[in-house]
Amino acid sequence: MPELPEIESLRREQAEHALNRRIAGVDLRDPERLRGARPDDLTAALSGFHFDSVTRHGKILFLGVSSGWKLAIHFGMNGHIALYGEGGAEPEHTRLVLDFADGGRWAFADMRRLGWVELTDDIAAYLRSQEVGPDALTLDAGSFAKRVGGKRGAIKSALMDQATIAGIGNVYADEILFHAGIIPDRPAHDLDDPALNRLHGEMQAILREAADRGGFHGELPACWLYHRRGDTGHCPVCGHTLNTRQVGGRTSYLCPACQT
DNA sequence: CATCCTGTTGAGGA
DNA sequence: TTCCTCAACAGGAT
Repeated sequence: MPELPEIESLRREQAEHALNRRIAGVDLRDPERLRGARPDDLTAALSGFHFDSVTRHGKILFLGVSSGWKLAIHFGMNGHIALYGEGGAEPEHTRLVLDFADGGRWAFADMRRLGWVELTDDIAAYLRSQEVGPDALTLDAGSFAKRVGGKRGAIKSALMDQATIAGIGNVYADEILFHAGIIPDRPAHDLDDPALNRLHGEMQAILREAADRGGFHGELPACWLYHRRGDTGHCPVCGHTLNTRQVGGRTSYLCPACQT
């Protein structure tokens, strides 16, 4: 569940269903998923308290705890959170379980073990220390052009660099560039101001619409490139045969007719 | 059996 | 300083 829209959907779900429920038990099944703290520290920060806020920055979710700590969660490639009742089905590859006093359960599952949880008491300082850039959904057009437009490398690599802008991964980078009509391996500094402006507008429109539709697990618009990934299909807009190529080591899908 | 993959990190090099 | 590639991390799908 990895990119910004999926995490934003998760944030909304957690805001609705995970807040103000007393945490009675903490079961860290995989201690290696906890960074920068001991398992006992995690229990002390959570047990007997409740989540009182939930925010997101880029691909990181922050669950505010009534103890004052924030639980930062990164989902890696496949991580997700499940909420289920007592005796309900626990997801496969569960790495951390919280038992609520009301009998419900909260589980962080992460098949490939590329995600992690971490405690911080200052989100802004945490983001600085991790070198996470501004969130893609709230970054203004001028700052976007300044940060992205100066890069020498491929525009797709700049969009995916979390220190430059936070939240975009391989799939949405392709989607954004497709709708903006830009080839993914164009050098970022080749883009003029109108192109950067268009790219910024498409970036926010696509991320926002995807988040509103529930991300990968929802129903993304039929005209999106997303549905054509994984096969040698045709462009959903013009019908031209799609291309794939490696950009920054990642497989990229594009329409050679729509994107230049 | 081989290859691919929604992400990040560190090493090594241009 | 900046940016690139590669390998590694794990496990499941194709």
